[in-house]
This record gives sequence, C-alpha cells and structure tokens, in this order.
Amino acid sequence: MPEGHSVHRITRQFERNFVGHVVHASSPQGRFAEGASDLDGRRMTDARAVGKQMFLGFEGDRWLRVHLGMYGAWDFAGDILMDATIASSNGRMGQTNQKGTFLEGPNPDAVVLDAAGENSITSIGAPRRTRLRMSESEREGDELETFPPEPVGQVRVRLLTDTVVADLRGPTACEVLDPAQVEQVVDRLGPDPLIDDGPEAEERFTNVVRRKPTPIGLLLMDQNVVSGIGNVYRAELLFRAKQNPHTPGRLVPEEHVRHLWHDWAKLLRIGVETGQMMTMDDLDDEAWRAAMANRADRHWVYKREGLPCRVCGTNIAMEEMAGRKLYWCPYCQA
DNA sequence: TAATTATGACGAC
DNA sequence: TCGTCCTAATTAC
Repeated sequence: MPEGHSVHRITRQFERNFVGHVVHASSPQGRFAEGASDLDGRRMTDARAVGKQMFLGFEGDRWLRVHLGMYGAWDFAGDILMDATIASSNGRMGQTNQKGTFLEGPNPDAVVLDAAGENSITSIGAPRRTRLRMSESEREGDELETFPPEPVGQVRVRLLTDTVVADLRGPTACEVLDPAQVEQVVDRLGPDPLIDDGPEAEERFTNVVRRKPTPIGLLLMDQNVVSGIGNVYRAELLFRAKQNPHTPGRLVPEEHVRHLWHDWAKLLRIGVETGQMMTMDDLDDEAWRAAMANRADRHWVYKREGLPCRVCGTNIAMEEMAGRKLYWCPYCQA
C-alpha cells in the first residue's frame, strides 16, 4: 500500500546504492526467472519514480518496471548507504527540528532529484551493515551475520551488488520494458508534483478534474488524473480541503481543486522527507513529536471511523467507495 | 490453524 | 460492480 512518497524514497535508495554498479539479478522464487536472466550482469544506470511506479534503468536499454500494489515491499540488506531521514524514522532522531528542515528547506526538489547528495538534507553517513524493509513504512531489522543473506519468503527479484542486496516481494507489477514501453506507461499517468512542478501540471490537473462528473474522492485515486495519491492521502487531502468526497469533479470550486494540487505537493514532500505519512502539519513541537511517535496521532480522518473529529467532534464516517474504504467528517466536509 | 486485513490496479461482464 | 492477482503480519478461534 505504498503511496507515492514511499516509491520516491525507495528510488532514492536505489540511486544511492545501486546506480553505477553492476548488478547480479536473480529470481529466488522463480516467477521472474526470464526477466532476471535478461538483466543479470548489467550495470544499473538510472532509478526513477513516477507516482507509484518505479523504473530501474540498465545498460542495453532495459528498464525494470515495478509497482508494489497493495503490499509489495523492497528489503535492502548489506552495507547500506542510508538517507539521514531513514535513521530518524527509526527513533534515532537527533536534536534537529525535522519539521523546520523540510517545511522551510531551500529547495525540496533537490532532495529528490539530487542523487549525488550534495544537499545537506540528504547528507550521507557511513554505510551501515543492516537490513531495511521499505514498503508503506520503513523498518530497520537485525544486524547481518553473513552477506548476502539467504532469501526469505517469496522473493520475486533479487538485485545484488558487491555490498548491497535488494529483494522484491509481493509486487503487482514487475517486468522488463524497452524505452518506448516505459514512455507509454509514463504518458498515461497524471502529473506527479515532484516531477511536474511547473504551473502546467496544476493547470492539467485542474482542467481534467473540472470536466469530470466523477466524484472528487474517486478522481484523486485515479492515477491517470494525478499520480501517487492512495487511500490515506485521498482521505486526508479532502479533509484538509474541507471538501465533500462525493462532489462531482466539475462542481468542486476551482480554488479547492487548485488547493488540492498544492496540498498534495506539500504532503508528498513531507512524506518523502520524513518517510511518514504525516498529514497534520501546523502542529506545535510537542504535538509534532507525538504524531511522529504514534500512528494514531498522525491523521485527521483515516482509520478514525466512529471517533470524534479532531476539529468539530462529529463522529468520523466510513463508507465503501469503489471497493475502497473512504473516511470523512460529515460536518467539516458537508 | 484459519481467517482477516492492507496505504492497488486491472480485466471481464 | 465484481472477481482476481500479489504476500505477510496480525487477529481470531
């Protein structure tokens, strides 16, 4: 269930640890044997994220497309070069005010795009010999006894360098594409605020939404309309906009639509920086720490069915919308 | 030990 | 709108 922020973080991890290295590819599970042997022995040249899709480029115009779907995950192990914020999300946070760091950072985009890690925010420390699971959340595991570790469970793909290994399990998509096929996939996707950061993207999003009869709650989840939003961000963005999820896109006030775009860009950056789906910003330091420490304190409405709205006290509602659970406040989002 | 759950997406009616 | 695919952790019995 990783939403866009996780995929961007995982991509960073590949940039730091795999790009430029020759990769030994295999499929311990066997279900990706052909693709793995095609990639085996090639140097990784690129790692890119668009919405929930990740593309790993290899010499010889090969691209590995991975979509994690509902429960896919990457497990990294070995001497991993860590992002500063990965250590933070595991309770090793220093005295730095993380809130100020990403909300007021000089150029948030550089954080994502700068693989060289010149930006202070992405300062790279010494590699740590450990395990790291990256999915919708991140968890550091036990120390490593031997390298590489035996694959555990259903590992679709194993990518191995001299020092680091990445195991993919449970993806909904995992295939080798040529450049034209990659372009096809990307062309079908709606804008991703971390890639399409100009005014054109906002226009594109606004125009599409304001033409559709589809409920805005559905449009936000439609990857052809906007990339990277999943069930959590959908619920939280709509609450923050005080917007009823059932309103047809074309009836949503234009300023709300534009607000949704900018707010998504903001929450996505926070997510990429912290590794947490923090959807309640504007908290004082103490509340912020509580939210970082406790999942239950992180959201306005998601998974809060029956609990009082944090703003008005009305019980948060839950209903199925197109087979997914939708959470909202009937009063604030009337 | 079995059932349930999950932060997706697609294709068949 | 429904069924289906992908997997592991958690909860129920």
